[in-house]
Formats: sequence, C-alpha cells, structure tokens
Amino acid sequence: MSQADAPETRSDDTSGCPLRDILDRVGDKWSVLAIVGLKDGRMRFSDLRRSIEGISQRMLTQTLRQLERDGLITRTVYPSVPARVEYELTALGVTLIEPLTALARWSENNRRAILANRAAYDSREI
Amino acid sequence: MSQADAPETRSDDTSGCPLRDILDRVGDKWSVLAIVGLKDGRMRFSDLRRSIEGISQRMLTQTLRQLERDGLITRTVYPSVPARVEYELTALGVTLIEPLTALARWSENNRRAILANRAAYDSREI
DNA sequence: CCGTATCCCCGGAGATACTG
DNA sequence: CAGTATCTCCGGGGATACGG
Repeated sequence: MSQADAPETRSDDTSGCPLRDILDRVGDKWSVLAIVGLKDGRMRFSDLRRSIEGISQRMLTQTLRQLERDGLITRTVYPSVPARVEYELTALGVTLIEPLTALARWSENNRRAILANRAAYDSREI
Repeated sequence: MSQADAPETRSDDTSGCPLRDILDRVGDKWSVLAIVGLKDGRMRFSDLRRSIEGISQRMLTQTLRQLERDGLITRTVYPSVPARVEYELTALGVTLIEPLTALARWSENNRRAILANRAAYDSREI
C-alpha cells in the first residue's frame, strides 16, 4: 500500500481509522480475556495466567504490556522475594467493560442463530 | 475450567467462550469495515471495495463469504452481463451495528487519552 | 464485473531455557 | 514468581493471473 496519494495528514492517525485502533486491541483474543479476567479486581500474574486457559507466559506478558501502555491497566510490583506483581484495571479500563459487555450480550443473544446459519450455509454448500 | 482431559471437543467449538466466537469476527479488521460499509444500504462488490481503502479483492471476497455464512449479510447475484453482485446487511447484521457503534463511541471518546498514555509510556520507557 | 487459484513472504505466537 | 531471549514453525494475506 503506497502512501503516495494520501493527503490526510493527521499525525496521530492510526491509518485513518480510529475505530481500528481500539478494535485491534479489543479484537485481540488475549487482550479481551485479560480485561475480562481483571474485571472483578486486581490479580497477580500467575493467577491471571491460570485463569486464562491456554495462554503462554510470553503472550500474557506481551498482552499486559500493551494494555498497560494504553493506560487500561496498572502494573504494581511488590519487591518481595520472590517478586510479586499485580495488575488492575484503571478507571479508563473499567469503562471498556461496558461496551465490551454489550457485545458479549449480543453474542450470547445471537450465538445460536449464527451457528444455525453456518450449519445451513455449510449444508447447502457441499 | 478444569476439564481434566478435554478431548478436543468440536470444531464449532468457541472453546467454551461464545464471546470469542463473535469477537473473532468483530475483531477482524476487514469484517468490521465491511459491516460499517454496508450500514447505509446495499452495495455492489466493486463499490464496497473502493470504499474500503486497502482491501484486496481476495480479502473482500473472503470476508463477505464469512459474513454471509454467519447470516449477517445477503449476497444477491444479478445475472446481467457483466455479472453484478450486491451485498446488504440482514436484520441480524443490522443489530450488530449498535454494539459496534457503542465501541466506536468509546474509541472516539478515549482515543486521545490512549494515545497520550502511549506517548507517556514510550517516553519514560527508553 | 466478480470470483478463484497460486505463489510467496512476513510476522505472530508456541516451546524452551535462562535471569532477577 | 515474573519476565526476557531465541528459535522455529505456520498460516494470514498481498500480488498476480486466469475463468465465468
């Protein structure tokens, strides 16, 4: 994709689509699970990890860093031995729960319909 | 989640998380743009393609098929010459617009804050 | 105009091993 | 316990060319 013809010169542009900016985060499998995992309060790294079935240490760290960078969660290090780190949603992060929940509701409400549609589509599509 | 030896359930799995099922679609860059592109009414393939900056023909086709399979859009072929195909949101697809819009609003409302957070994080993180 | 088939590359993400 | 560093593999998706 060449930028040769894009006169749109907002510097903080996100490729012209602010929606994507958040959706990239929200759409990310692990990000959502991490946010949801933190919605009931602070958690330590290892507990969070256990609560998110299937995530690797690497991915959890990476995901949490992103969320921290965006200001959606805080990271608190307790200099005990062994190290102990807790994560918690920020005020900003908490506000994300609501629209996320709206989507979750939509999902639950329409899940069966969608699965049925898929089945129907697949069966007539052999 | 202690599913001792979960023997690789099914392929319409969602791995026990219905949320993911939809988020996989919603989180998909092109899916969202396609849905948004159709929110004002039916469109032909090529118009849709032009309206979504940067999408390849391959990706658009693929994305539209998925959405059709899920029953979120309809595909109508007019056997004219040359072929002409129009896509349109279904009733179900229309209902997705609302929660999607909620997220979009959140995005717009918090975009600056997030970008600021990122900048702050990056500057103290050299 | 609309869609499919091929080739190919780049980066995401798992496994593993190691430090503070 | 929490995090980083490699290595590697796999597949998403762009470019391209062709068919209906």
